[in-house]
Amino acid sequence: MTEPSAKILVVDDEPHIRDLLTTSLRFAGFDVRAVGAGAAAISAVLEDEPDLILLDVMLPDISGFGVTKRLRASGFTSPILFLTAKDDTEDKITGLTVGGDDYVTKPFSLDEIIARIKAILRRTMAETDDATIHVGELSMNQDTHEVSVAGEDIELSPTEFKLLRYLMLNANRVLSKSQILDHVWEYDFNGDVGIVESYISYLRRKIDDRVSEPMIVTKRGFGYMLKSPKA
Amino acid sequence: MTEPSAKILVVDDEPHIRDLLTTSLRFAGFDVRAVGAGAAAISAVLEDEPDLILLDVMLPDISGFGVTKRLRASGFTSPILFLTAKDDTEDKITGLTVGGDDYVTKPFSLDEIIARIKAILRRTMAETDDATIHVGELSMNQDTHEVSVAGEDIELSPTEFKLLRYLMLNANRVLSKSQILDHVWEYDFNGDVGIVESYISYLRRKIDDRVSEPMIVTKRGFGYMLKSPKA
DNA sequence: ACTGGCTCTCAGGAACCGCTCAGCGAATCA
DNA sequence: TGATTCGCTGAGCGGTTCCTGAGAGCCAGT
Repeated sequence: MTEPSAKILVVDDEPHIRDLLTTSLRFAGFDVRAVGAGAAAISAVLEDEPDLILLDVMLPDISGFGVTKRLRASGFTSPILFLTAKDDTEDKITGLTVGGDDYVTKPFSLDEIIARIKAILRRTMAETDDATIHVGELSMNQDTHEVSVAGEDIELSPTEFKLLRYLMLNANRVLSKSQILDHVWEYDFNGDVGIVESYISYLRRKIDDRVSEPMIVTKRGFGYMLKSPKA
Repeated sequence: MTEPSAKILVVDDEPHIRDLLTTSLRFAGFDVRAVGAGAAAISAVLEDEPDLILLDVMLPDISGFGVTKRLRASGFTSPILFLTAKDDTEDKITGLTVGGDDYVTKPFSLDEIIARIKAILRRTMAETDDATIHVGELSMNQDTHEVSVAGEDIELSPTEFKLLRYLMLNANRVLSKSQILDHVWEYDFNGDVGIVESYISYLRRKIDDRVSEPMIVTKRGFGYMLKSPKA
């Protein structure tokens, strides 16, 4: 795990989103503090000096830009991960991602947020820790997005990639379909869990066909599990 | 990295630009101090003895030229990188670049500033560190701006050069289009990310056609990556 | 003024992807 | 064993993303 106890400040005015983020990040092992407005964010930063800020640009009082300016002006250097609406014109976003910063568009998937946070922290806090995850004969490099099975590279679509990453990070643990849906798909997706079945099917075609014993196993009535042979 | 902890003094009166520069340079590994006026710059230099000054010529109190004169008169010899408006007359600018000095016109691209700073420091602080970057069969000399693919020299336009440099410095890492836009294009560019696609297309024509396996790969839904064969 | 190179925009088309659905098969239960 | 539920996967539609050629506007050099 990358910096298991990095301090993160979550800034979003929608209580629902804020809770979603707070809970997920705490579960992922981060030390999380959350506030709902720009002014509160500024004082929280000065008090707490977080390692990263997850900052919504649409805030009721001061905008995310304003918050950033003030913080940077007062010498705060930790990276910021911005949350922006998808229909915000690109040019508003341009100029934001200075240094280690990055942004994610709403609606996002929780897994995506966590992956991005880890990617930033990996670079910021000069961690030797590699960007590659291994599970059995599977390996996935999160920087290059290269995935290989038994030494052979395979091509994955974006959704396939995100799903597999979630499975790998939770290998040897049964995950329900709705759990998968909640983590991998955007939080406002309101379709059927059947789509998880479809994507599991796609992954099986690309992975299990190249390996002696199937790695993706179905736990009927519960969900799926990515099994690393003989842990 | 060139001189990971060279001391740089940023002098600009616009807080936004100052923050942009400070953050980017800190992230690039420099030891940065920033001030907003000419008088403050002079006292900061006397206190701190920076290895390089990034100096806006348009300042509210003393002009960049005035600052330079006084500093040089008092025996300060570190190089100065001037920031000038594009419409400043040529003769003003030509007088600037004496000694190790150089200038960049506003609006600039962040990547460009960092490259220039590194180029100056490379000369000033007798660095053994070479100005040539290699990625697979690609090589780029940052001093001469010569680029070759598989031993054959190729001609690149300024923008193509900057884009390729950014890709090479971040080889084997997926870069999103907006990330590329933020680093390679000028900070006030507010066009579409489509232009990145266009320039990627130009580079492909010049690079991938001369090499056995394509080096610029599209990661659909994420961005682009320059891949060095057999990492 | 003319020319050529460069940046940037735009639009057509192609490839790809996400998602749904339906039919079939497998597991489960009475 | 038969009925029912659950899971798998092929087919396909509609939308998105990406690529590239064409060209307008701009600037520099001649």
